[in-house]
Amino acid sequence: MQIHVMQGGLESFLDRLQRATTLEDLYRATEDLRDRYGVFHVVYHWVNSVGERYGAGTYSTEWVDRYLDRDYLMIDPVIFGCYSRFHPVDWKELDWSTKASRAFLEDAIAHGLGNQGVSIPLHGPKGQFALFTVNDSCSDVSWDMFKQLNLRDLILIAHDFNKKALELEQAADPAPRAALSPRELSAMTLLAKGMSRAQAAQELSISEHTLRVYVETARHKLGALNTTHAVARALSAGLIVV
Amino acid sequence: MQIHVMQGGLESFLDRLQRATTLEDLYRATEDLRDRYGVFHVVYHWVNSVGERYGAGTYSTEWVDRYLDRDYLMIDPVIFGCYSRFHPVDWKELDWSTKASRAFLEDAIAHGLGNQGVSIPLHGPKGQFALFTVNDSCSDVSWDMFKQLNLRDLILIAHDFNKKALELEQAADPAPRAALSPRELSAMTLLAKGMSRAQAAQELSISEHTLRVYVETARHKLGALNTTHAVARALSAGLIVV
DNA sequence: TTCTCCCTCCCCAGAAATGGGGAGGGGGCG
DNA sequence: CGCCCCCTCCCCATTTCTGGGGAGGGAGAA
Repeated sequence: MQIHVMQGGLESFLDRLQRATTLEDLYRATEDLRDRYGVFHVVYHWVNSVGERYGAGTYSTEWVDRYLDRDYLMIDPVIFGCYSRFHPVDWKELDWSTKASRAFLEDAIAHGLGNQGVSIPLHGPKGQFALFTVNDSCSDVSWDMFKQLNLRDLILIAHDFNKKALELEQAADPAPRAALSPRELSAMTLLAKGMSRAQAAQELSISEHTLRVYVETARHKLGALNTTHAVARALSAGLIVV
Repeated sequence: MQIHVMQGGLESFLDRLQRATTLEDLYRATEDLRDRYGVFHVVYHWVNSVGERYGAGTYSTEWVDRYLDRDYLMIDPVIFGCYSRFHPVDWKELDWSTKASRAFLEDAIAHGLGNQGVSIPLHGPKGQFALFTVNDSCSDVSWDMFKQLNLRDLILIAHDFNKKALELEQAADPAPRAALSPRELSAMTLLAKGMSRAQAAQELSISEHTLRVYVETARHKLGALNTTHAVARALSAGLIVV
């Protein structure tokens, strides 16, 4: 039974990750990790704050293309299962009961993936979502031991991957929009909580006309096209909590 | 120069944290950590998926009451500064330029807080937000060394605190609502992105009447009072990304 | 075979939202 | 002192949303 632990220091790896400046650097880092741990695959996959998807990992180009062509994103239990979780998820914990998901898994293994996998979900402050995945082919006993030895380091590595990805996203972002005033935030929050404009005005002890001014000003600051859009943007930007 | 590292094993602490079943247990764990690290305060503060706020930490009841009475939540740079970040934040990195924030800090120190602090933001899958904070009183040199020695373990500890808090929340939650159908999700997504109903219908190649059915059905499934509320709930539940 | 859910489409009347416009007072910063 | 932003309030006409209701076909699972 061969047990994999990281060759070389966590420290030196994280130092180099910190110096990454491009998506290519993140890709190189996943290759480095795959080699250091001696596993089949390491993948960092993320969705930024406007829903754009990115991947940096060691899956073959053939498999990535096939995944996209067949719209496996709509089937993959790893995506949906992890999206609603916070802590690392072993692939065995996921729901593989549908025919489509089992066919998907068979197809994945036929294209170079291993039978074991663990994915670490990462949620960003503005709705970003990322998955850091390690995939290998070995027995259950080996896999359990691998996780026990390495999972904490992998959480820290995933954390730093995500930090770096958010930095890269922020570097590419346009200048942030004007902040909302407290009353504008309150107006957005009350509408997000389901109040009508009349109810929100009453709650704030102001007239509906006044509330309307706050809603309209907030909407313009957020660059939104209508009130629903404004609320959606405020939530996504982490400006309000519903 | 006294350097603090954790007394006793990280492993045994995390094992005990895993067995926590109440908020009181989380509180006890923060006391345990404060003593093990030999710092002034350890606090875990979180906002669940419906905006309810909870705290488990070693601040004095007097300070907590004062914080709430004076509505310091609206001033505290730690809250706003960390809410939009992903990685741990030293309090010195925050914006203390306003008179109110400086007065707040003086008041905090006068009520038992130390001059040094680091907060680890944690974002959950359904809009939950938590802060894991360590606070102490020492020189900058000591504090930098403390962080260098302990920050990775603190990230893992914060992670497990958050996992436990989310478990406690989920245990208290009512049964999840019915899932939205693909078309309902598409309707919600397009409205969240700012399209009018007419535009969304055109985008999906269906009539406005049909889109209306999806919007209304989704709204009922989400238990929302109007369309804006439905979109807000879908976003908060992590069902859609804008 | 039956049942359930999804997808598709239509109706009317009343209420609410939207797109513009107008206005004044107070506080804080340069 | 002047400027900017926040908070407060009002107007009209048009468009959109909402609260109910109706209907039928297809696919998949039990």
